[in-house]
Amino acid sequence: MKIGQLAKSSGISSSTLRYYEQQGLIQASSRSGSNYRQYTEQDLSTAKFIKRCRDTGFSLEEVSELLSIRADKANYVCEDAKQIAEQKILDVESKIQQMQQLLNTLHQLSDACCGGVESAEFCRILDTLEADSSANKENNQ
Amino acid sequence: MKIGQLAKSSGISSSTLRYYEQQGLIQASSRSGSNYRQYTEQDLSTAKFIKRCRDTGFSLEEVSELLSIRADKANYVCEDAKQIAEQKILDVESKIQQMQQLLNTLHQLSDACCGGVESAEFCRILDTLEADSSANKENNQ
DNA sequence: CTTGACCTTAAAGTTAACTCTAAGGTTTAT
DNA sequence: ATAAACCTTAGAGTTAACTTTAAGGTCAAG
Repeated sequence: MKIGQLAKSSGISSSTLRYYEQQGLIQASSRSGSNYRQYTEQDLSTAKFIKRCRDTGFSLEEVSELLSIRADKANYVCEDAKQIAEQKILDVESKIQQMQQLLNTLHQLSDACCGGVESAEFCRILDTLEADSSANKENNQ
Repeated sequence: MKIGQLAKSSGISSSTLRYYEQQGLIQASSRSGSNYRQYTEQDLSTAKFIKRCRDTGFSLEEVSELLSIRADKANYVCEDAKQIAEQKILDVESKIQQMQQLLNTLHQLSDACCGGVESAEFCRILDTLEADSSANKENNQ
């Protein structure tokens, strides 16, 4: 099949597929006489695998690693694959924690304000964002 | 004070302060004879306000809005400020939900795999990422 | 035989929020 | 008087993962 068909079947756009090729994630099995990329059903499986990985939150770099393992299972062990997943879990957990922290701060901010049509002259949100007060939780990285 | 001093006092680097100026967030009150930016204590307050906003998760665009309100409180109401905070809360909550969803998927993935030094031949992670199976939660946007 | 839908490449644009570089001017301390 | 530590600008580079553009080649239908 040609790239447009692969795009439709895999849910990855043609230009993204070309980009992935450039990034070394997937190659066309061959080229037609007119230099069109030609893909096989196997390529479609690979494309779908990539799509799944992306939907699962893996970066292109991680997808690359997973593809390497997938392409040569005999020379890898479960540990290799699981390690990638676990690292990702740690990443996501850490991001969630950060965002939870942020959410707390935001709630404090919002809750402090009446939200009415009173002049913002004494708005607690603005006051809280002024640096003189305390309660700075250091959301830096 | 000069930009380096403001940078130290506010926790925003000099180049970032210049960038913020370019983005319309903060201006030097004046320029010295040698064209150096000169900042006042008021400017420092503004810089700290911006820092607080950023640490609280607001985008530069949102910070701009907050600065507008802050600069002209009489012509804004609490509602205006609170709206920004509440919108941000919704954004963050939505992102957290997405990440939680992702985390679930990742846990399923990880839990399915023994993680041992067995060949990856039958690794459940790879199997799960193959597109033929079900359980696709559509983590697309 | 031409229109429209496809395909090709290389390169630039997008987003956000910076950071860095180059090439130079100023200030301060010794 | 000279070196270090500051300051200036404009513009380019960074990151990730694409998307868009330009300029062109191919193919099937009517």
